[in-house]
Amino acid sequence: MVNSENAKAQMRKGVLELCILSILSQGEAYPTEIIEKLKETKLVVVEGTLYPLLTRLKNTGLLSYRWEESTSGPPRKYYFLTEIGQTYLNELQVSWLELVNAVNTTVQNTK
Amino acid sequence: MVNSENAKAQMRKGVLELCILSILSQGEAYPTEIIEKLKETKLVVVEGTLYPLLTRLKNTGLLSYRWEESTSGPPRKYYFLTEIGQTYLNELQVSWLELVNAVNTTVQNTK
DNA sequence: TTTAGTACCTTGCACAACATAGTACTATAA
DNA sequence: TTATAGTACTATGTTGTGCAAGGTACTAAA
Repeated sequence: MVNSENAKAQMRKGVLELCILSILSQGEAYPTEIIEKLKETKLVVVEGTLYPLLTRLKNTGLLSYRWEESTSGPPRKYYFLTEIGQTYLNELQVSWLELVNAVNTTVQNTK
Repeated sequence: MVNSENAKAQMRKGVLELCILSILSQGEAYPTEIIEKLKETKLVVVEGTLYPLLTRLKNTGLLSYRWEESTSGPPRKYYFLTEIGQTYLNELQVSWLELVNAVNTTVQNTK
């Protein structure tokens, strides 16, 4: 059986970083909030993916976070973009547009 | 040092399958030819990536190939889309457009 | 004090891309 | 005829990412 689900998952990979940085450039957010925002645009991500990714982005200096108490559960980690993160995001956005152009050129020749 | 090269490479992953199937839907081609065509649109792929991918696509029934003698070296494997491959390509193209929309929505809210 | 809800974290696996090295065929030059 | 260069296909081991699954810890309500 040929199923494109796996290929779709593959395509999602690699743009997650871009999307998460984009979301955080609108203002700080904690992981559960980020997952919700991604869902709105049909990009489904699970915790097991997001937490390690956020840690990675923090360790490379693109993100930082602060703790904030919550009245409805454990404290939350609010992540936000660093200055380096903002610069990096701009680069990624350019790369994304270039990729879209490259792929669209290839695909459109098809028709 | 923060470098977006790795992230760019990650974004390329996942769209390769789409691009290769798209190229082959224009007519059969052998691996070296495919690499050339991808280079034209700035999607650089190396042999170590392409050959296993073509084998995978062949094994799942999306591609087929025929041997053809060459006057300038060893025989070439000319790959072409099967009927299943054509159907699958159509699905992938839809998925690609959906992904582009999702990411663009997220990115554009940034500005 | 038990249960439900929220939030964060860790481990192990699967898969794709890539670097690297190797085999094999042809044509040309020594 | 042998050696060399060019072309083409193949195999192996590593790495990075996403994800499934399971776990810890805090709060509030029953």
